[in-house]
Amino acid sequence: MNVKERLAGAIARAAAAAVSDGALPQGALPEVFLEVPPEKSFGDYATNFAMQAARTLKANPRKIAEAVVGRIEFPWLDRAEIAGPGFINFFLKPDWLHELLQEILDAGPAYGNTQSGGRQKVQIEFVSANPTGPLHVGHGRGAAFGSALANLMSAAGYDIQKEFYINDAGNQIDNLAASVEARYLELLGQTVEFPEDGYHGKDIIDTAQRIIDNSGSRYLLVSPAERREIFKQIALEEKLAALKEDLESFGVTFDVWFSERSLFADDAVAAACAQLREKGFAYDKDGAFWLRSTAFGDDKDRVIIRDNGVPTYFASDIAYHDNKFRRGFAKVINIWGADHHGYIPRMKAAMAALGYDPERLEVLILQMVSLYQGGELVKMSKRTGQGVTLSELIEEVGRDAARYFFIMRSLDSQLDFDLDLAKSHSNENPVYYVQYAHARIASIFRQMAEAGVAFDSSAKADLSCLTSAWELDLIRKIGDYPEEIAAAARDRAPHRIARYAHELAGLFHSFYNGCRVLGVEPELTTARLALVTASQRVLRHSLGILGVDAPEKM
RNA sequence: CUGCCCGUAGCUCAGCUGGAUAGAGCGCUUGACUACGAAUCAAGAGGUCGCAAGUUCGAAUCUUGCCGGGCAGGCCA
Repeated sequence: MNVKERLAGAIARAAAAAVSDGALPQGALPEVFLEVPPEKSFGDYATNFAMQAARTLKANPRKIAEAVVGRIEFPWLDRAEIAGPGFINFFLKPDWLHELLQEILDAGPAYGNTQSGGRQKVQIEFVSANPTGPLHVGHGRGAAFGSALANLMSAAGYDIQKEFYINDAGNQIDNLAASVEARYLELLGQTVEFPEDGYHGKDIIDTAQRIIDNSGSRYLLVSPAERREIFKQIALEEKLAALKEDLESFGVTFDVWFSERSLFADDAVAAACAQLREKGFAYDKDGAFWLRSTAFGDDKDRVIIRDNGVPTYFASDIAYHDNKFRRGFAKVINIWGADHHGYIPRMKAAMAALGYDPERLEVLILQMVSLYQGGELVKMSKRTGQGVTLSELIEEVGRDAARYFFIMRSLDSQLDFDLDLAKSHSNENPVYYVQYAHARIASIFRQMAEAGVAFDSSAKADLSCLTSAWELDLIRKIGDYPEEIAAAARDRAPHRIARYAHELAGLFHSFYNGCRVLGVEPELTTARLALVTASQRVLRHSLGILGVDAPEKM
């Protein structure tokens, strides 16, 4: 439990005491929120508690503040002042930051991990790109975000499972097979009409070529239907393997790869449909089978099974999400592109119809990515196969920069990805700013070893000689980290960690510039090495959440 | 026409439960390497928070209406 939480507890206790001894009227007390005030003269922490309580207690905020201040008991508190309309500003004893740093060091390399998630079982499904072509930069954003969110929520004490849903059934896969077949025939000299909804990517031609390399022209002899079935299987395996490889080289792995086909093989789709019918939320009309999603706030009812008997993708999605909840997840998080946001109401409706609380399904929408190069928009389209793929992007700007750029913005703002900026190995690039701080620290330890300075990070140092603003601000920031993890996880907002890491790096660079670590009095060197150790751990931990390397040298 | 997201400094974006003088990076101006990495630091200029009402002691934040940009509105995915 950190200082802030303990102080908040002390405030709540003081307020409760004031109520029980009659100094304040009876009434519900609001939750205590502490903030770091905008100015140092307002103390170390401040709260608007008295102003909030003024509403529920119908009392003068300054009176409430006085009652709280008069009753508060907190070991590190130096003094509390009432300011403005009713803020309470808390000034802590100078030593509190030294004790805080000691606690941080005692926590070891895992410092930052919290239990705020309460081991809640949460599944995060992301990317889930159709295995019909290479990943593009939009998938990259989802992949970077999803994996960072998983890291973040794991650090915050959630029990996380990452899943990729393989769309290996339905139209698009048939189109894939037909596209490969067309390329195959073309390569063998036949003139064919390319399928209207076919995939034009070069990778399709490559696949056809590999089939020829391996098996020659023998598939000319089998029936078209059988040929397409074979090509479908070959292409699927190949595309899936390529997908996995791309993702792995982007630092993204999954615990489960879930096949859509398996839902049909297990009759899960039929079972889900039967259940919906039984519960009275699905019906037959015009030869099709419909979900009565309007019963749960959707704009219109939706077709689950077409009049030709073929299930829509929605049918397997319902079965899939039913399957997820049956696996015991408290929360199921889906990360979708903005172009799918219209499906949220029907998906939630389906879950409600099956009897699940739709709140347990969280759909996070990521806005579109635009690539800019030389100040110009790079257009992309999967259909025509033009545009920048994820692997090209990684090759171009590097894994770390790509991940950082994808993660550093909040999900719901459209992302302008500046290729030139991401590529530049210079001070313009925020990734290197953070990584440089880590590398500098590593360099200090190398120098230390060379100079024969002894330092044991687990030994207690006299930290009280850390007195400059550079040192104290840095400790303060490091002390905020667990809370930042908890808040970012709660808000599903890994970009906050990117920001935090950047701010921490900034404070470290200032410290580094203002304070020598090596070559000063031995006690001061030891204390500063302790501070540097803590800084390095938190930098590494936060970069780890982002999936960005923490280099020793660069 | 309807729904969702966005509109904050020249550019790209933060801004947590409504709170004190609205922040960061880049870019721009000016300084700092004869000691741990200058991919760094220090200082400065730069904003009617799209517009207008409303709620409130108090609004970038909540509500409504407009304006502008993006994305959706299939028995496509």
